[in-house]
Amino acid sequence: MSSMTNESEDNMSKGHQDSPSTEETSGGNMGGGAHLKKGPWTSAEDAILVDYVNKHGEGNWNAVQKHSGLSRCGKSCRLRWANHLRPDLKKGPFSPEEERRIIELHAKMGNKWARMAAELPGRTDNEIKNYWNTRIKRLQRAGLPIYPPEVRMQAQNVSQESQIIGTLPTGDTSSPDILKTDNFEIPDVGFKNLELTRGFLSYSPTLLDMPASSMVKQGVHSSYSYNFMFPTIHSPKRLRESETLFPGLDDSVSSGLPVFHQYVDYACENMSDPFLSFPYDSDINAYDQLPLDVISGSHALLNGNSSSSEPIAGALKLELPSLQYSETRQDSWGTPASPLPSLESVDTLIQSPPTEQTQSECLSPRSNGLLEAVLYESETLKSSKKYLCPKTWDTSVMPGDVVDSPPLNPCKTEWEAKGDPNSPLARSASSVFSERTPISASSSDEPHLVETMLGCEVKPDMVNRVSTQDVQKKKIRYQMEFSRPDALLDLSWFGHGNGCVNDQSIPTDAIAALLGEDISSDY
DNA sequence: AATTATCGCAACCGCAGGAAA
DNA sequence: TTTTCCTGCGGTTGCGATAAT
Repeated sequence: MSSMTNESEDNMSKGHQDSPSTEETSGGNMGGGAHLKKGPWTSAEDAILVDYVNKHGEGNWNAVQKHSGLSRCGKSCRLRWANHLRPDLKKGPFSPEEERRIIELHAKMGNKWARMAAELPGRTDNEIKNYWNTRIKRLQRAGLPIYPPEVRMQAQNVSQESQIIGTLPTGDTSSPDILKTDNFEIPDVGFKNLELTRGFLSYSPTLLDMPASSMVKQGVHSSYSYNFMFPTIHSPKRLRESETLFPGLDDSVSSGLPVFHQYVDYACENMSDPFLSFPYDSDINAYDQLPLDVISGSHALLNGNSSSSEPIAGALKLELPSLQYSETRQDSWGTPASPLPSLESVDTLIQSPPTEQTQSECLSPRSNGLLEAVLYESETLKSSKKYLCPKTWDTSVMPGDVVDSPPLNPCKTEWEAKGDPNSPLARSASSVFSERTPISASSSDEPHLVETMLGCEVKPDMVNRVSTQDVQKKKIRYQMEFSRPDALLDLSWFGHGNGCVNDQSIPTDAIAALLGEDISSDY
């Protein structure tokens, strides 16, 4: 929006601390103790800097202050020049092509803004970074995966292949990084995998494993595990919006994912099921389970903040940037433990919007192009300022309906629709941690849960608990998360067709009660 | 119309790597 | 070889603008 771009001219007066008096610079390398101005640049300062650069060329930024009289540190001068004054800068919003390129590059490089900028003439790393972070925020808020489902699917396929091949290395759960960090960084693996292929697949495993061991280990010690979870704080409003279940599922989608098959089918077949919403959430888990997801989603997210920087699988940093995404539930992915359909689900359902992943995945019908998908997404977001009502979809879109929308449409809608003010972002790791701490305590339940989940018996339990109080809900959620086995399990949980769900017979009412809302009404 | 929440951008901060002394 | 300085990078913060309530 508005920007301070030109602000330099007028904004001196604006807030920022532009008071010259302001301190000296930061720590940097500024050498002298002169008072260095901070805050927005004025047009006069810009002129001085431009003049200086024209005469002396770029570089030697610390000399600028000395020779030009500018009360700005070298760092600041360099930034100003690089981000705003360089003659070759391309101003204005990113074009669709640029956006596409950014997504593509991010998939390849992760948060390597400078490198990405090098690939985009006229664009700065800061611009790209801001663009990306903004995008991620939106998605996070919406509870959507950063990368479109399609993308994940593809990635999934790739990873699966690798698994089959036996290339998957064992994840190193105890990776130092992981363990030591509170933050969960989502690696950029997703795309990487896609492009890089198997070599990187290893990456997924790692992530997967994390949950199991890392989470548990860290459980009490750190908030790390929490990061995996979806933040899930969703306003009621969101809930509604998100209720969409599997709007336009398309079989094609499933084709890519063997693992998901059941799930997909289920979704398609049962869209009408009131209970869908529940499963829906669970998807998330399933979703998470996908390596890509983990990767992709995380990537972005974390990237978002997360910095995932290494394109390659190898680098899996787990940092939890401010943008922690729950998407990452990588744990689910490799972990044998978590079947949980959604544990979060419960909670999620209650508090949060439907899950992103699930939806998206399911939604993404025929998409095939990774980039296309991504792009699509980005565009969607753009246009989405007006959130569409998911409701539309929720109710109206049923498996059979799906339809004629462009491949990604469904996703798109959801994508946008899910904006949630209460998103994960808002949650701090610590808070989450505290919230979940109890889990560890209940860890004992994990085994049990896992089994149950698999056996489809979980549901009842869940239901009961759910119907109880929030505390219990949380508890369940925690348990579930920790216990969740893997995606497959989740799928099974849903059961094919009439599967477990029915068997479990989780009362729709109960769910509705849980959600406290519209589920029933929607259906 | 006023207030609050959210968005997007520019700038700052700290760290790391490389070069020079 | 070690120390210091400079540059660049990525993450974070702060602020104005805008949208929503």
